[in-house]
Amino acid sequence: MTTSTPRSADEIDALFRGAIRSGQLGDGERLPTVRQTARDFGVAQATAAKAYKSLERDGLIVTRTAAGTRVAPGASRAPQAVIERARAFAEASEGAGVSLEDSIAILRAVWRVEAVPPLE
Amino acid sequence: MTTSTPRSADEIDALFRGAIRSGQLGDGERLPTVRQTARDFGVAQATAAKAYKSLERDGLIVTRTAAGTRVAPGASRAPQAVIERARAFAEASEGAGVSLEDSIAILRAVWRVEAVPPLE
DNA sequence: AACGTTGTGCTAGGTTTGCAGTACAAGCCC
DNA sequence: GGGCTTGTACTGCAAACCTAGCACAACGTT
Repeated sequence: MTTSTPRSADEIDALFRGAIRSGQLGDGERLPTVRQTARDFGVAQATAAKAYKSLERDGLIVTRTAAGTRVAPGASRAPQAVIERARAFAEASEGAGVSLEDSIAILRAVWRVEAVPPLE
Repeated sequence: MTTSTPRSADEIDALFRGAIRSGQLGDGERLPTVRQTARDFGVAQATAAKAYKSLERDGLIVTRTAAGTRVAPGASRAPQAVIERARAFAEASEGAGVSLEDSIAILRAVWRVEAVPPLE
């Protein structure tokens, strides 16, 4: 029980971002309204709106004023290979009893190593 | 450039947690002093101390007052299989131009799916 | 035993972030 | 065209978090 419900704008952003880039939310699919999302997660409208704003800035969603918010057409879903590796990683972690938060920390550490010299 | 320098206690916590669980910081190895860490990352001592406290609560490190802080003996490093899957995931993501933050969001999404029914 | 190192604790202050409630503007839909 | 849906904006307020600086306690080192 590591990922309860999101409480901040960043967490809501991450939630939808993950759903979109993992393909759980397909091209053109509609997201809940800002008000609905706010209600669902028990946060203020402004907080949900902020998350949507951020997603739109990154081109992941398209908002039209009275028509709601939809996943932006095209460049949303990550390549299949990436999804599969993510799934394999998740399964290995869960099988070994490694928490989600720890898995993320491990991913960050591994990422860093491949990108730049170890640590200064 | 997604993982600049940590600015909050949580981020510092995650940084060391990742280093330890990924094996970059081995058993018994010494961490920088609280003051040093604070200086390195440009945060207040209290912030660095808070991160250390959290790591100690989770049994990842052991602090002795004048002897510094060291990685707790034993149960620190995640199983090799987990590390390898993490590395594979990171490589796939970087190769596909998927950012670290997005990769984390994908991992979260995938994790959720395997644990509980899709979405309510 | 004396000194220096190191983790901890505290206070006061500032910044960020979210909440609540309301009002508004845009435009879909009948 | 008219009503209703939906995203946006703004105000005042509160809570959480970090900063800065200092003081202290514990303990290794010489």
